[in-house]
Amino acid sequence: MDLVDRKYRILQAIIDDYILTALPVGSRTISRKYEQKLSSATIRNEMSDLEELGYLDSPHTSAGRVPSYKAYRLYVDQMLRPMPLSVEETAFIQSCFDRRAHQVEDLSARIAKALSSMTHYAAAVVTRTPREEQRLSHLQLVPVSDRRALLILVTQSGAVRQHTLDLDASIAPEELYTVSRILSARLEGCSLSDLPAALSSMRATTAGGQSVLQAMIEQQPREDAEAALVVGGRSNLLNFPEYSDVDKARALLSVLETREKILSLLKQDGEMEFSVRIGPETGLEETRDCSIVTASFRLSDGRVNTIGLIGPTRMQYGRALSALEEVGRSLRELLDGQDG
Amino acid sequence: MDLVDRKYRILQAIIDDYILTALPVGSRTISRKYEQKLSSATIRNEMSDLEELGYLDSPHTSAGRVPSYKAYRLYVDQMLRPMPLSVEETAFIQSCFDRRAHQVEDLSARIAKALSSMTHYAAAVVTRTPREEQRLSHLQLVPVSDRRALLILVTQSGAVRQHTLDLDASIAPEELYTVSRILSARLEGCSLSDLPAALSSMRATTAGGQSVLQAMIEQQPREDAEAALVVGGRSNLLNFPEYSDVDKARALLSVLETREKILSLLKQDGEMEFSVRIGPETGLEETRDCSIVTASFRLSDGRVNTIGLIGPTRMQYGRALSALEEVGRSLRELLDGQDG
DNA sequence: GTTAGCACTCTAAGGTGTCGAGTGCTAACC
DNA sequence: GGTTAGCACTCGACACCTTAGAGTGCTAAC
Repeated sequence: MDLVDRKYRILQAIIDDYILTALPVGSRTISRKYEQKLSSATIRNEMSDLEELGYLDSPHTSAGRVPSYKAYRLYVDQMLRPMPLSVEETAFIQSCFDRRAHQVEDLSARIAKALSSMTHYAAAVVTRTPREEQRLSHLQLVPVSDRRALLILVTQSGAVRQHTLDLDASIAPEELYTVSRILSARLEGCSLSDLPAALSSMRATTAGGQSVLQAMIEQQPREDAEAALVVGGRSNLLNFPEYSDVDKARALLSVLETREKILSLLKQDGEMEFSVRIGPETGLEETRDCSIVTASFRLSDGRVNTIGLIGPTRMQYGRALSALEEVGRSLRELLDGQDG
Repeated sequence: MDLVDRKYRILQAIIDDYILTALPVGSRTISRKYEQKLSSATIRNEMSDLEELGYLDSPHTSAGRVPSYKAYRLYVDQMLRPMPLSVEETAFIQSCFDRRAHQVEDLSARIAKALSSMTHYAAAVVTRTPREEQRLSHLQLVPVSDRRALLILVTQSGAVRQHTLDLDASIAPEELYTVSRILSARLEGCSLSDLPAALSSMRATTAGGQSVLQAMIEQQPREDAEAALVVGGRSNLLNFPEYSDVDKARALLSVLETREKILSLLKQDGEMEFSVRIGPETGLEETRDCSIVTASFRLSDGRVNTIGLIGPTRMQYGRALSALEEVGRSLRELLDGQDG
């Protein structure tokens, strides 16, 4: 249908323009900039229809119109045109994977910084490794006090996890080392998710040893606590006119300072690599006028990197997705190339 | 001198009032609220003097007056009255040291959160352990690829450090384990600062072993990279009228997202436990209208915790210092009580 | 179906007037 | 001589009005 096609084009033009300017879009603007064959009056009729269909909102009588959440959804699902990065932008992203910078700063922090400074949104990087993907290479118990020990787990991919154990019985340092050695030898190659089961089937000969076993089974840290989180570019968000209202800005920034909230925002539902969540879809009241574009990359060492860009619903979705894609590409290159 | 004393009192009243209200203070306000025996005209004369002496600025002719940086300095050095916390506040701080919360979130993060939510300033916590304070308990090399290894250092106090080593020569996993065991036995009890010297005096029998020694000597991470940093309550700052200007807010928040800048802000000069830096004294252009109150606590395990509160120069210095003191007290209690 | 024209609405921006808070100065007071 | 009352003056905040501009919806003509 030709008419439907035209409505689409007009809606797309409105969204494009609004994303660019943040100003309500009027019929005249569309007629001049996007659909020169049609008069503003015609556009007005179409816009009126689109408003009735729920794609547009008007802030008040004589302002232009603003895309609704439903419009953004349609835009992302059907109207998104690929937005390849420029050569400079690609190079900029790749430069943060340069191995020479490796020592100074964490890779995740560099990714967050690069993405946020390129897109002007806030960027968050979460690194999780599912326990079943982590095989134990070595284990070590370090005495802290007579009823506390530090448990250090080193996985075969080189990740280190540590947490303290509170013990029921006291245990001498020498004995702790012995237990440590035995456990290390017996559990090598065991995945962290199988650890409790493996431990349950073991019996210790001393009270101290038994209390270590017990503590290791019972005192596992929460999975969430194991996720590494880095956020960058929060202050970028203050550039957007939607946050020139200090209260709104504070509400959003406060979310972006709360670890649990950020983790919940970046939670991926299915197995999708990319996801775009718009406004209410973000799941938090405070972010109902934000959008979040996330990408999850499963790396060869089992690690899952979830990278999110957070900005106003009026987001340059195409650019954001392209930037994430490029980061994913570089990430895989770096990590799959490194251990051959 | 009585006159001088009166000038002091008036200046103090002005600063107190300005800290409370953020509004330029007029002579009438002082006469009514603080010095009821004196008329506003007298106060005006004194204020005029104080302005000439550089303690006050007037934003424009008919506004009240505002304390200058010099005034705050005097205020902090000589006029500060102790500001004990309320029972609730003390309890609130202590509650974040509760061991039950221990697993969910890092202690530093909890301190930062508690301090910032109590004072409404931004709080930063830096944890450093001087290398000379850290004695090696155990060392482990984990193969990553044939020319890369992960070095894990566990200190006697239970801290874990890790970084990757790039090796000149390739080395087989079995050999790496052997080297690892030998080094671990030989270096036990050695302080991390003595490590390079100790390593230099050693000789390996294989090329692989030698390259490990070499890499361990040469590829030490920077001290700054070893500092743990947590920041909380950034969004609090948006509540202050001095940051209702979005540009100012952005500039400050951007500083508070840059690790190196925060570390430089919290750098303590001498051996002082507490320090107050006002405006230009903070050392950064971006924070010339901020103040930073820091406290450094040296814990029994050698760790140094530096805790900073960042807010407008119009800061409640007394309260900030009391809060830091209380945190220090709780901190020492927790850590010195824990390993007896 | 498309368009021109028109009346209407609403915001943003600029201008004006008033109020209140504050200052500096002077002259009088104790 | 320090203190105070009084007065003229300044400046920002606020309310109010006006105007210009952009946008809409409706109607009638093409």
